[in-house]
Amino acid sequence: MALISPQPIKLSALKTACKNCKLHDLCLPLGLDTLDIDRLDEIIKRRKPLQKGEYLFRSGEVFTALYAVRSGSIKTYSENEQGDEQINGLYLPGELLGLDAIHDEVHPCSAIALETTSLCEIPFIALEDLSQHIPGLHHQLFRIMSKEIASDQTLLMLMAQKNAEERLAAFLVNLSSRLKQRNFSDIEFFLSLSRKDIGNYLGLTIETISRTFSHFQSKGLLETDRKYVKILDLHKLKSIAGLASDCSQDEQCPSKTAS
Amino acid sequence: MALISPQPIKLSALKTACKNCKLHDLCLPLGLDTLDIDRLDEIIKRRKPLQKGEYLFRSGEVFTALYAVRSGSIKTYSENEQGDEQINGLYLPGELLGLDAIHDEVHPCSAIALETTSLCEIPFIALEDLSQHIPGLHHQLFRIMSKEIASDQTLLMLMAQKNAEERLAAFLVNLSSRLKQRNFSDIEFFLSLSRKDIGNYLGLTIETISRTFSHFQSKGLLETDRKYVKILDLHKLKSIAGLASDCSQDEQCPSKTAS
DNA sequence: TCACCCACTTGATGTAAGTCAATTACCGAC
DNA sequence: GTCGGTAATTGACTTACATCAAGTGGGTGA
Repeated sequence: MALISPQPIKLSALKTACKNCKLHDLCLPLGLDTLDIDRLDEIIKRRKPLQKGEYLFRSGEVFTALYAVRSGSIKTYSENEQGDEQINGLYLPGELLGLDAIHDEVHPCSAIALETTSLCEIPFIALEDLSQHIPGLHHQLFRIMSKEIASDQTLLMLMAQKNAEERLAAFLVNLSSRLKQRNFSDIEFFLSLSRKDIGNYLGLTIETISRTFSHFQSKGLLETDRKYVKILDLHKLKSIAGLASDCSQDEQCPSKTAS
Repeated sequence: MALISPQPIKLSALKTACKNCKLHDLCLPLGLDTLDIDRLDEIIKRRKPLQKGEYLFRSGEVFTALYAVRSGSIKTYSENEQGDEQINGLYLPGELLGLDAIHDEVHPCSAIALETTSLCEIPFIALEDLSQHIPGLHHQLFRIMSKEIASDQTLLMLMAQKNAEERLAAFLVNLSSRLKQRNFSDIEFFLSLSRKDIGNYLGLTIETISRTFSHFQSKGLLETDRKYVKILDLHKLKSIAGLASDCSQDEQCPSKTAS
């Protein structure tokens, strides 16, 4: 996501280690002590940032490493035989990509930068080996994978049972809470996905996304200007998304009944 | 799935160890040597079989163990605030349940037996500990989780982009190939899910499932009698599902162009 | 054996979202 | 600045699937 307060990329950032990283407790090092973080740092490679539109990897390539987003954002998508694309992930700073490639050592999807994006590369063999010796790391890896499974299932539920408004609301609410976790504004942000991408991700057409945005705007729930979004009534948006009770996770929840 | 050649449950089965289990190379022990399988066996508990309709765990319960299906089948589903159910998994013999609960130690879904089902219980703390000492087990766990992530993403693609016929065809083809892996017939089987459950799983109504089955039947692709299904033209079903090129995995593929 | 229930089927009708098409608003190239 | 291309909006029309409704048939229990 391009954010309200974007951080200029400094050359020094390329040398930054996990222990100094602000994403510390969202990413792999969560729960590790200083010594173990140092060991993790030793296997992690910092890459030069990807420009918008550059590929991190492509579907079919051999899997060698996981990647953690440091800044910027990445989308992943797969293609079927007919060549239709399906976006299946949007990765923000602190999130890990490539987990779906471990099982057969080939990437089932392609990953592309949505804006200038810097990443950490984590060679998988080394990570696997290291996690054998650091129980906390081992556990954290399981947690991350488990979370990915659970969140895919939430998305599935969305697709199977929700209408266009509910889907878009859920998408925005989810994004909002992830941005908040990263200390960005949860009510004002720039979408890094186009309407077309959002539609694809949610199983809707671009026209439907556009109309739904217009509708939300006319109801006073949010304001948009192209990729800029300002949420005016987050609580109502949550209730449309069917996530009103979800406040517990990340939010002071004024009152579930105050729709 | 209730299968064409069901295996009567013997009391002795309760004592069976991984090393004698026919599901050996679909399940956790894949890639382990005899000694390591013995160690795995020590932590695994065999439970008395669940009867149809009995719960293995319920949404919200504390997570303590993973479960492997030995025979029978299990469905998992979650509920949203409105109380709508969404089925998110169908587990066949050799498959592992509960992976989505690791990250916050609470089951996000409920698991219920679709028929008489026997299971192995694998206490997670012990498994995690053991996998620290057995690299092959460690790796296999990652592979299984990764596979689950990848298959959820395939299902997502299905939901987002496919129509009713394509979804049902994909469901049947997927089931067929999983049954084949387990040495059951891939063209003749009993569904353990009702039409209603299949509809829920695929994001369609029971009426649409029923009509689509009728349509497939009138096209000569399959025959059904309630839960019994006999596939007459698996190749065509695959091409409807948009999976014709998928033959490589599990099938002699006569010719991709022979629609 | 009958009666009831439940799962499923089939048909008629309604509707949310897709498709097609026309316009407008930006953005980058020159 | 102007031009051309792409992204987004908006409206008119179509359609796939949902909903509503009326059967059918197998299985179970008295």
